[in-house]
Amino acid sequence: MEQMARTSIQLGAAIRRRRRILKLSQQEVGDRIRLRQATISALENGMPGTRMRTLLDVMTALGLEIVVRERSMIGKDIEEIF
Amino acid sequence: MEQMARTSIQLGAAIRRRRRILKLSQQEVGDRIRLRQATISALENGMPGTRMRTLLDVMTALGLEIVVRERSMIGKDIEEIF
DNA sequence: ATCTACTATGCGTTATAGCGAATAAATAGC
DNA sequence: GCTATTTATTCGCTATAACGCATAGTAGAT
Repeated sequence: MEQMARTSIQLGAAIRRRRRILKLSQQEVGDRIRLRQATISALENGMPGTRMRTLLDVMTALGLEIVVRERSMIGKDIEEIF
Repeated sequence: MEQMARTSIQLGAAIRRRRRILKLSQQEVGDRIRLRQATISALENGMPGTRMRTLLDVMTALGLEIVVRERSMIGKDIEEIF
């Protein structure tokens, strides 16, 4: 499943969804990469000041990666327009 | 063109490529979003402490967006393995 | 070689993420 | 309901991004 994200809120939501799919707690994710549960919480809630390192470390822990693409796409689905 | 990025270095490189395509200077990008040229420089050079807000603001200024996806893919090209 | 434009780096300051530790609040199971 | 787990939030502290400002490279063009 691919998740578009233009804001830190959307980014956090995508991460939370993935974590839930993997049935991990914020604490468990944090333990793996030496970040506090509170830090994972902040990231998932879209704190925009979160550092890139934190974002990328969590994504790695969750088996996620980023794709950078141009914004032009109108999505595969007509739904996305509305 | 889609650019996979798992590290801040790759993220910075993708941004720099895009900026060059648009023929903008770091200064011009910075002016649009009230960030210093030095800050754009740091981002493009992959400073991992760069804040998410900075990353996303620059991406917006460059007409880019992020897609979050699972890491499983073995790429469309056999090349990517090596 | 010089001029121009751009990018990288330095310094002192300010703002804030992440820290440990704890606790409060919310959610899930029974 | 109650209990256990999970998540959100607070405090004081430390580390560091981003700031303004400046300057030192670096690359290109003539």
